[in-house]
Amino acid sequence: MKTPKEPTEKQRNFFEDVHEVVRLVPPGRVTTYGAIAHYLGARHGARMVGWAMIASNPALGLHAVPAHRVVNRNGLLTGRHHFATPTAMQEALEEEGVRVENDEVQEFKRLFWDPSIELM
DNA sequence: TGCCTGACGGAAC
DNA sequence: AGTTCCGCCAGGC
Repeated sequence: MKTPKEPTEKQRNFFEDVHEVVRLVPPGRVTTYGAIAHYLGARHGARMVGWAMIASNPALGLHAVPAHRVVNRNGLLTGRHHFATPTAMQEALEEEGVRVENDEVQEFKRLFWDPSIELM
């Protein structure tokens, strides 16, 4: 039995850390996978942050995680296909006043919320 | 068992 | 300044 379907404790902690940070992102603001990774110590790639996000999605009980506020470093909605509908992410953002055009957050630089700065 | 891919990012060219 | 390559680590086939 070496195939743990359940995440290891270490991974679970990682998930929770990521989710916790995402929950702290204020409405109308956005952050990035890399920023979160950096805030948590950058020990793992930003890719792992995205991976952690997937782990939050399905549970759905965890909907408290505003995943739509996390985009990639270019302000692109790279994770939109993981939402219920391809447009759900953009709609959620626009509902908070974030303008999105062509899958790209407008004024991304101004709306960017960096946990390692805001949360210190 | 091994190769490819991926909610990424930064360095190299 | 735009494009390509490589590293990160886990999962799928």
